[in-house]
Amino acid sequence: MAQTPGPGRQVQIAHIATQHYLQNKTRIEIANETGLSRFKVGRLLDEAVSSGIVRIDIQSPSGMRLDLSVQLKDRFGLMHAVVVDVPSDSDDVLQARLGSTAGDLLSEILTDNDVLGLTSGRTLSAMARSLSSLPKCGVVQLAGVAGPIQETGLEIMRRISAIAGVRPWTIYSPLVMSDAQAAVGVRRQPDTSQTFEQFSRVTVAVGAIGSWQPENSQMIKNRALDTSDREKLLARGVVAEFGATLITDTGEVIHDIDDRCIAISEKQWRAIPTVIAVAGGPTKTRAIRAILASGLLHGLVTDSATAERLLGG
Amino acid sequence: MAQTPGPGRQVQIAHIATQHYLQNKTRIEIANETGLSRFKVGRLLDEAVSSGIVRIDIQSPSGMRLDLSVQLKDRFGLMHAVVVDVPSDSDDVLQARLGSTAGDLLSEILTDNDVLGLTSGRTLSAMARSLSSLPKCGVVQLAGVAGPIQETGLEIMRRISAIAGVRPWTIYSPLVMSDAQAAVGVRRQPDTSQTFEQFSRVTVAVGAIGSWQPENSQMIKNRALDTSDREKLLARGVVAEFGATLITDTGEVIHDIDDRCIAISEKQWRAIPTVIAVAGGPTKTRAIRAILASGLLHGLVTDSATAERLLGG
DNA sequence: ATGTCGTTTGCTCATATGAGCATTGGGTAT
DNA sequence: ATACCCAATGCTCATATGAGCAAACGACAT
Repeated sequence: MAQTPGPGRQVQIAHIATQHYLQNKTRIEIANETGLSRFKVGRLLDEAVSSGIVRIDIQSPSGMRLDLSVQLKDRFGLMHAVVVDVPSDSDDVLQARLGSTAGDLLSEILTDNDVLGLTSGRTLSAMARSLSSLPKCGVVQLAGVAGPIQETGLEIMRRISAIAGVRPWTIYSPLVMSDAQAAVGVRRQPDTSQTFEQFSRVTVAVGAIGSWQPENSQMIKNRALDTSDREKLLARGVVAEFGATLITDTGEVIHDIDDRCIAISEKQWRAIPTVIAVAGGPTKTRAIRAILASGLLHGLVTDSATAERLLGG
Repeated sequence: MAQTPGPGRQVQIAHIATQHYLQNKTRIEIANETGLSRFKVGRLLDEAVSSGIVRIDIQSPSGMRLDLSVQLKDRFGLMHAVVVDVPSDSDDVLQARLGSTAGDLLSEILTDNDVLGLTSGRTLSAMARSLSSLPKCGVVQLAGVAGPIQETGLEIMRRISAIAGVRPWTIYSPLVMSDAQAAVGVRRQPDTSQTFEQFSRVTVAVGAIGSWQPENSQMIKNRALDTSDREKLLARGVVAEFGATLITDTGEVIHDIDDRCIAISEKQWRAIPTVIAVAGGPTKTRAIRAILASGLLHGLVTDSATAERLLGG
């Protein structure tokens, strides 16, 4: 960094910099007005930057960490990466911010011709609550219900389809069944099977991420999974779930209980052009990293602390 | 101001803006790297500014208020205007900051071929104390001594000439004599008269400003001015002194006691190519305004609160 | 479908700008 | 004085950029 120029020169630089940067005059105009040569004006403007008189700051007006977003995008080859700065430690605040940001992203990229796929999860509920308008696109539920009743995917589907003004394709069933037989039965239901047929039409999907290690997921707490199931899956290295797709630290997908799940399959996930995950917080970091490694995602909405952990490790 | 774009677009804009503003890539380079057209890149950069994602801040790294400096310069037709931001209310801090800034300005504009003229005053003492180097220019005292001994122009002259490495032209005499006769006598002294002969060679002068209303000046407190003198001059509208030049609100120069003063005359002041005043604080505002109105000054160093008062009224 | 409107995109061409070089000028050592 | 050096200045010419326009597109109503 160049050393500070004298005060008189600082004033001159400030004057020229104001004319140029704040009033969009060209160097040539400024040169004519001040009697300097355009070269001198150009050199003073260079000095304005190098001496720190002109500071150029790039940051979102709405609390986004654009620098981290860009890094995340580059590092993990994502199409969409959005990092929000959440000052509070409160989990509720985090969910709300992530949800509303994901909602903004969704309103931005969705068009009339898209078909939107959704899973359930607290963050997605927050997203549904914050959305206020959407194009008239199709809305498809991608997985059964895993959590307590008030946070079900059904509530999310209800709200989002209402906003879009269309009838949603829903799945009235739990995410995991206790045995494969029961799952087959559910999949045979007309409503469910019609929804399953929509999966291939989905163009944009938004999903929550569940963590298995530490356990922060509706799925792993589900009664249909007994202790032995859980232990076997954990032994296989499962650390994250996305819909009902189970993933290890290396990004490998574990298919052991696919036949008991009522949800979009890995293959179908991969056929969707734009898959976006929304998740944040310390307990989810490992799971997010795993799902990024799997290559399932094209987009991620997370918080700045988590983004830093993802980039740092 | 345009409304905030969606988060995905914000990230894209941030990326492009970073490349352009922080890494100095051309729009064309960015276009090639991102696959966008150069026009699109240009439009996104426009949006970066209009949406507030890129903020361009013009301010001095060293606590100067460049915006006010520029305004002052324009409003009063000055060549040099320097406004420092002084957070403290302490008069000592104010003097120190003004002095050191004036010193910086002086080091900046003085060359070997200049001849520097100085008056006395607290602020100029502070300037002398803060100066650390000067070119080998001539140094001339422009007025007799008005204040208490430790703040005399003599101390200032001693220090500044030592820094410049030259012999100064000094005036060992009070600023005001009690009668014209005495003044004639002083002016006849060889030392004094030699110094007076230098006045016409002075190219850069720095002077303090004294306020007569409210009374904040060494001159008005001088014992050589009795109550009746003071009252007469105040009745004539004197509000400020610069050296021994007395000035009214309208900028008119009052010559009533010129014959009793040992100092550079108005005419000689006006012959100096660069005359700079250093003064600040609420009590000096009116005086500064008066001297600006007189057209004696080419430069002013002051504090931000005073600058705002000067510009505001 | 068809036409219309408003928006987005890329084009042309005149203009602004940067890189690198030659010139100047002032200070310094011989 | 003379030669030398370094910094500051302004030049030429190739390149980057902006203004304004025209084509393409998409949403919507008819």
